[in-house]
Amino acid sequence: MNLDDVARRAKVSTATVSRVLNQVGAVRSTTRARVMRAIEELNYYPNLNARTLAGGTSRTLGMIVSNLENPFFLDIFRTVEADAYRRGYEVLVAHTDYRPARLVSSVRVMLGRHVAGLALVVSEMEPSLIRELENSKLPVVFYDVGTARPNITNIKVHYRHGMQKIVSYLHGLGHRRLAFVGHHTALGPLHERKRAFLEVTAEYAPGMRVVTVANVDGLAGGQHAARELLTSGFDPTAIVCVNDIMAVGVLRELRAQRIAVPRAVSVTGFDDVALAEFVVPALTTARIPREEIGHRICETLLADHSSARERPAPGLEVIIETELVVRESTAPAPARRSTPKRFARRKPRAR
Amino acid sequence: MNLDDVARRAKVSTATVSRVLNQVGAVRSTTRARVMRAIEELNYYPNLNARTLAGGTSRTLGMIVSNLENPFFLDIFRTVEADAYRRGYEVLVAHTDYRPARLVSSVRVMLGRHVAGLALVVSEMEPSLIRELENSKLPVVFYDVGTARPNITNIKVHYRHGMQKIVSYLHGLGHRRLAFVGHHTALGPLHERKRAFLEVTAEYAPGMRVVTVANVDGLAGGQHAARELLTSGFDPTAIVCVNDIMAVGVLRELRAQRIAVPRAVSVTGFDDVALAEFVVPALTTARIPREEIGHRICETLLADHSSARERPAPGLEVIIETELVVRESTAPAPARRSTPKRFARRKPRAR
DNA sequence: CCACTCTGTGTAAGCGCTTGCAAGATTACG
DNA sequence: CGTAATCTTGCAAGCGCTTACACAGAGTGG
Repeated sequence: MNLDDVARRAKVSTATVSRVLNQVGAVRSTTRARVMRAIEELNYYPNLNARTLAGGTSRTLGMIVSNLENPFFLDIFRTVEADAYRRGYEVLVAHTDYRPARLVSSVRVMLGRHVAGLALVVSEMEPSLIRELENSKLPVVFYDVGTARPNITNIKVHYRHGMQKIVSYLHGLGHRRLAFVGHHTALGPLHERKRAFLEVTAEYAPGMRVVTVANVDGLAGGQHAARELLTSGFDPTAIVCVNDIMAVGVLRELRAQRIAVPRAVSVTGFDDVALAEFVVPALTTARIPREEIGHRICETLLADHSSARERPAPGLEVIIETELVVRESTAPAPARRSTPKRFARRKPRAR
Repeated sequence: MNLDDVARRAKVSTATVSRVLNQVGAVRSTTRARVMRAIEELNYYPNLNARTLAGGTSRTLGMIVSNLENPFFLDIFRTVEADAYRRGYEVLVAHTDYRPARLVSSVRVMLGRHVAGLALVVSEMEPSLIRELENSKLPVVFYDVGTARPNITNIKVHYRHGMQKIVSYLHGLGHRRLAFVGHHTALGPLHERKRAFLEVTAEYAPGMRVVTVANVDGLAGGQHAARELLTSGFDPTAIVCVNDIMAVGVLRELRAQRIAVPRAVSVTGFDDVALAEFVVPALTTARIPREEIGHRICETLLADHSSARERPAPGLEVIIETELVVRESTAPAPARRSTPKRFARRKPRAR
């Protein structure tokens, strides 16, 4: 079942059927009706591969994500998908599991499918890829990584401002001894957050004492970091975490050790994933507006597709601001205790 | 940049390049090496649309989901994606937002892209679609909806057993007054769960008193249902929820009203989404093994792709069993109180 | 040493669709 | 009513790839 069948049934040429399907060119209304009826009767739908091959473009956006498990990326994907759908586009996702090799092969697949635009929402990156994408002339959006280029737009979060919001909020609550729980990476957004934290505490809140714990990722990493902190003797009044997941891990360990949050120690996250709201105590965090990011991605990728041709699109850079969301995991710093070596502990309650 | 360019550079014909790329037919090893080098040097990658058009099949699986926001569906998708990737397939997702119209159009898109197999993990369904898919001869898997057909495999969860596990567990704890919080739908898996609950309580635990609250979906629905229960005068000792999300809503309302869970009332969910573990108190629930479902989907879709041709695959039906996961939201039923009209309340603690 | 079977490679016909070009049909206008 | 301008439609050439078929050269056995 193909265009030919439809054309034969409607007694026109395939060219005419194509024009009806794509609503281009001029077709007499009676002819159009005849064609539409034939399509209807035959229950015809077009072969999209053939269409893309012949036409050169597909109404498809590509999106590559490090990890769909991460609700953060998922939220972005959902927004992009919804926006794209509204404009008649579908979106092809691939996830890389943080492996550069998969990134490269995914990009190849996307290019091989001739997507109309490509969003890379990943934390790993290969420099050679950027060159390849630049040469492809395809509209590309990077989130949080890479550099702007003629056809590449860059979306960045203002981590500095975000950390500033968190730190100045904690400072206002009287906290003077902060711990930072982060990663070991010397690159990427996670490292940027750490640097932002250190800069902010140094410049805006010079009276603060600061310690950082570097760790593996995820919830377990947070737990581990908390344990490490508890035995370090630093005794912070607040623990600033590089993201929400780590913060939940910290919360968990603190709970296991019967250390009251936020009475004895405050905890903050970063991102504001859904979990942040449900965990107990609900997490104070800096919200990155995922929806806005998704909208911007779709907007950028689809922007010129109608009036195409000469948009030079000067290496655009989009800056996204975060929003401090105060919940239950933060409170005024406890008064200085006689034994600064120990966290205040709730008395172990019977179970 | 296409096959021709590679062929010219390697001084062979396009046919030979194609054979090297697809590892079919016989190619002399020296020729192969020359072709590979040309591919390398030109940084060539194939046009997948052309390949699919010419070859008839694509190494792509399609998956249509009602709502990727639902972590349950997402888990299935992730497993399918991972399995598919391991076998050299990519997967195209679409989500329908529970709208039948989007389902139909998504199926069209998948067929139009000539996917090698299609998984429908949706709760809405159009009877006409089943016929269409049946005619397409494409390997199809339905999850939790639809009927088995020659080319259509059906994966079903044994809700009856699941509910039986929950009810008999609660019965063993001494609970005799159960409330069920569910939906209004008269169809689909959610309705099946409700029916299973009613049948189980009637047959296996005849001494129980039962009330059902039908509601809208989601967390808010659960909260609303709990409020309704609190004013109904039924005073259950345990609340069985149709899924985890609703259960979390119930938990939330109970907490707001300072009703102790599980001391005064036990709560159970269904599904075991990630949230169930993090909520306080952690939710007792019947776990549907998402990974297993994902594996089965991939396995089914890719099964015959090598030895294809004559698999009649008699309308297969796959039954998945649930597993009771006991956490903190359930406990022995409280002793009968003098004023059965009221839930036991914790005394409001100071904040 | 010849008929025959493999093995390796090229030729060319599509796969289903879009689109530039040109011809035929229709309309406008003097 | 004739001619030019405009609207409709069809023809046919691809898009980049796969694959049946043909065929040349290399083994093989008798």
